[in-house]
Amino acid sequence: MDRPPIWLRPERAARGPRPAHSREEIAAAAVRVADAEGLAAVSMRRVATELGTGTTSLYRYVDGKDELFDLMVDRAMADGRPPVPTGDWRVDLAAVAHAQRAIMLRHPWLVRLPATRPVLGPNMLAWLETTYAAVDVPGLDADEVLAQAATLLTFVRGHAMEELTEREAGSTMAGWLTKQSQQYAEQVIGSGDYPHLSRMMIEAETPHAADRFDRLFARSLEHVLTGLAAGRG
Amino acid sequence: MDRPPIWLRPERAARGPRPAHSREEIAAAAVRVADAEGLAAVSMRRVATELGTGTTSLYRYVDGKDELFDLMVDRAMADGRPPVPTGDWRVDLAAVAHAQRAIMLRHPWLVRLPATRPVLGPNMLAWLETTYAAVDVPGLDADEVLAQAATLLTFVRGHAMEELTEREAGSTMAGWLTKQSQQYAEQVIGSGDYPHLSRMMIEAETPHAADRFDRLFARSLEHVLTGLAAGRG
DNA sequence: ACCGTACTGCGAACAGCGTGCGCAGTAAAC
DNA sequence: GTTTACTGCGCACGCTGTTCGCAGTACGGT
Repeated sequence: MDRPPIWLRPERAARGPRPAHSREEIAAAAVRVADAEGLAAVSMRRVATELGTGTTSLYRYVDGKDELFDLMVDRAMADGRPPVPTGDWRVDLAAVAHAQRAIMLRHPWLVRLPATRPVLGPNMLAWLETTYAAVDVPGLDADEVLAQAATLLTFVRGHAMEELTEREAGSTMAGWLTKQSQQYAEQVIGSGDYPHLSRMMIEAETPHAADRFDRLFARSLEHVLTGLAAGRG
Repeated sequence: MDRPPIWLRPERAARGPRPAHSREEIAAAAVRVADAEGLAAVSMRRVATELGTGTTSLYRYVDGKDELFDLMVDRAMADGRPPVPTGDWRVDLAAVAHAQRAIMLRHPWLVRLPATRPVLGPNMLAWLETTYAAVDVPGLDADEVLAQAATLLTFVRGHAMEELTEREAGSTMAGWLTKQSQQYAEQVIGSGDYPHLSRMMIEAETPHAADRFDRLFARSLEHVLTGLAAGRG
């Protein structure tokens, strides 16, 4: 029957009894489960139980599990507020990047979500607006603005993804290899086919500071911002 | 019982009957299904059926579905060969980026995979080696090499992700909003709270060339590479 | 040549999943 | 007060990943 997106449907219908729960409440419950037990623990049954309601009652609020995910994403985006603009695009974009990263680190499931479609809830819109505002200057065509914003947000998301993967695996991409199996690592190094990879693996065994990811992110972010600067007037 | 990673386990055991299938065969079957019908269609039963074998026989080859995914990823990475180095890091990195993007566009499910852990099959290793080789120069410390390689690969993956999302949704992130519901778009624009977003939405309605994504990627990639150049000697 | 052993293939079964359907109850509109 | 459009939700269906145990098979050691 092709319902309109959830952001357009009124929360309370014109007729009938008042719904027992709000979207806020539902999103909060789902986020709580995901934060505590991971994305896999977020099932319709589980969220319904969390709300003290019947399983299929959830479908009165949400068109399916995908829409539940939409609610979760938008809810998570309200976890930090977009930074207030300073007028310096570089400072503003860096602030957006750091704030976005913080949100994703606080909600690791965010970055694992299928993301088969854009989520356009009010909180997400606020982030987009702030990002576009930081990038946008007179004389820059819309395509370039979209490209620059996408480059930044895409980088943040990708970096958070890799960071979380490494955190959960307990080591660097290369270090993981070593840890996973000394034998495999030796085989890779010993084969002589991967000289540069071998160098990374060996140096990755060195213990790293606790703030390693923070510094790595800051450094890479500078690279990206420098790159974006080249595309501006 | 904590088995070693699949890349270390011999394909053929020392004792017992010869396995009826190879990993290649299994990976190929799974990839075929994913390419044709999407990631959701890839179930243990489906892949087993595709191979003409019993469902649970698959577990003789693979520790669980995650490992099946690992096989799929590594198999997809063999779909294009890493470019041969020219000695010019910028050219080489651009080649890696374009080749990786091509692979991801050919196998859209790649970028939707959970990616809860690094995949370190032989083909993936070859890509990593090539990427590190392009970035690596004497005098650059390993952390910087890892950072630059991660920045590039992360960007490519993120861009492909967004591109695929937009392709499937049939429009730009902003355009999607408009298409999804004229009413919502008008509400957003009319609210006056999102001036820059509104500008993007309006200009996104303009029809774009078929190669829009290609040009967008090329442009953004230049930005990133320029940024990386700043971190080198 | 033969036995023990370690494997392979796989049917049955289980718990859990997303979700469509239909019915009883309720609040607002007329 | 009647009609109407909603809400809550138990039931049921088909599907999922995965465990278990059993029959059959090929190799290693003797």
